[in-house]
Amino acid sequence: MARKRFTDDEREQRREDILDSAMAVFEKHGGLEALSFRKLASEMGLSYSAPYRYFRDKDELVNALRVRAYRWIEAEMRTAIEGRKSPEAKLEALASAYVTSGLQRPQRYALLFFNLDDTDLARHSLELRAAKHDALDICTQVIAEGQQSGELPSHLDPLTASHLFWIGAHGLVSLELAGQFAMGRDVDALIPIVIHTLRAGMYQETENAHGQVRKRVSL
Amino acid sequence: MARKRFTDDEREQRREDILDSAMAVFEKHGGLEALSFRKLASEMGLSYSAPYRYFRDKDELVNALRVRAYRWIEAEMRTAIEGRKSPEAKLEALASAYVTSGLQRPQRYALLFFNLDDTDLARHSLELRAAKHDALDICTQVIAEGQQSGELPSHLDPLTASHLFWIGAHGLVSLELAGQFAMGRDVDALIPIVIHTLRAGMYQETENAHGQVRKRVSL
DNA sequence: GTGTTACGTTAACAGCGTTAATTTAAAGTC
DNA sequence: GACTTTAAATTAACGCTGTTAACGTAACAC
Repeated sequence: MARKRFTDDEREQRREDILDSAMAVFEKHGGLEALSFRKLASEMGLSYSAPYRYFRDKDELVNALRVRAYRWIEAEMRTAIEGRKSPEAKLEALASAYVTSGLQRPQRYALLFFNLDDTDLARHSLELRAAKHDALDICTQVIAEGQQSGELPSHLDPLTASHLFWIGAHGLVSLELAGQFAMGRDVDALIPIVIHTLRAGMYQETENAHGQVRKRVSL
Repeated sequence: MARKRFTDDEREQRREDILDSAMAVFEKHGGLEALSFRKLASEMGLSYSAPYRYFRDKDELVNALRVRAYRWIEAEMRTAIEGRKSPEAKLEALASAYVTSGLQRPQRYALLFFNLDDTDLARHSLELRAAKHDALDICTQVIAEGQQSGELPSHLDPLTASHLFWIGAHGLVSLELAGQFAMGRDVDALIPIVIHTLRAGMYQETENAHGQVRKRVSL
């Protein structure tokens, strides 16, 4: 059949449907290899090359899934800080939300950092970069506001500090998901330790560490 | 042809040759998908199914590659602490060696944490577990010795402390390799900050962080 | 010599991503 | 209404992959 002439909304809806289905398949059977255009199409009652009308190739579809995953984690973090007052409470809520989100949705989280077969970051689309930035920017903003109000120390610029937070949170989630703590380690017990370590890092002079530390403010 | 009856050493050597070739191919063109049995075999002048006489399937070969990668990073860390006296100097050398190793050999490092398509950790062979443990154990040992001599604080058990170090080091390498800092961030500047943050975490009481912290000593 | 064993090859199957050619039904134009 | 245009969807086909089964063949054990 050939239904022809979708309205723009309908076409967008089809695209979303494909993405929904793709995310479901991907999260059910982990791994990008299990996510095939052919299986996807047949699951939606379409022919095996139908998705190519909506995504140039598999990379583009995966890229769109990554954008979704970032938007999801961004949303999780935003709701986590709702109602919190102090910057410290917000940061703790952010870290906790990030970690628990990642642990509860392993496949979706892994999508963001694992399976990065593309050696070329060129295809990291602008959309993906924006989504990534928006998620991290929540943390950067909280730190910047905390520093301006004097509630947080400011010997690290906000971007560096948020990177530090990200390193800790992602390191914890990533190692757990990779099965590195599988041998009896209680991951929940590590969360407060990491959070506290990060806080300790923010509250100490960094020049003691390695002589001198260059700072950057750019994004 | 059929040369038959390799000695055990010869057979082992063939296996090693295949692994050498596989690692070379993998590190040249990144990604596990680029590493195919067929291409591998033809590169070695063998027929396309010859590798199956030495590896049950692709997963087993990749697993062997992972073991190699762990042994490599373990060796890098061991040479890094040679000659260092104080536990602090050793820890700093360990963290630095881990990070720079990962950054200099992205594919090999990614092999350990990315591309983990196996949802089942069951196939994480005992050999892989052992290799992983041996690498991390360097750090655990250094911390344990430092605590026994009183040169390092001991409010965290050695395993937890080494996990903390690993989280920081891996978080940094992992995010950089995933291209998260690509937009102008100077990663080298982050290394001492992370190291210092980790040290700060070790030197502070953890009960302030989240009420109470459970500790574990198991491996 | 005979039989067994292990190395290696070829044939074959199913699945994949991808492209090109083709159908088919709706919309636009006169 | 008749005609062309356009886009959704399908089918055929190519080359690649992992994997298994059947087969050949040389070296060893007896």
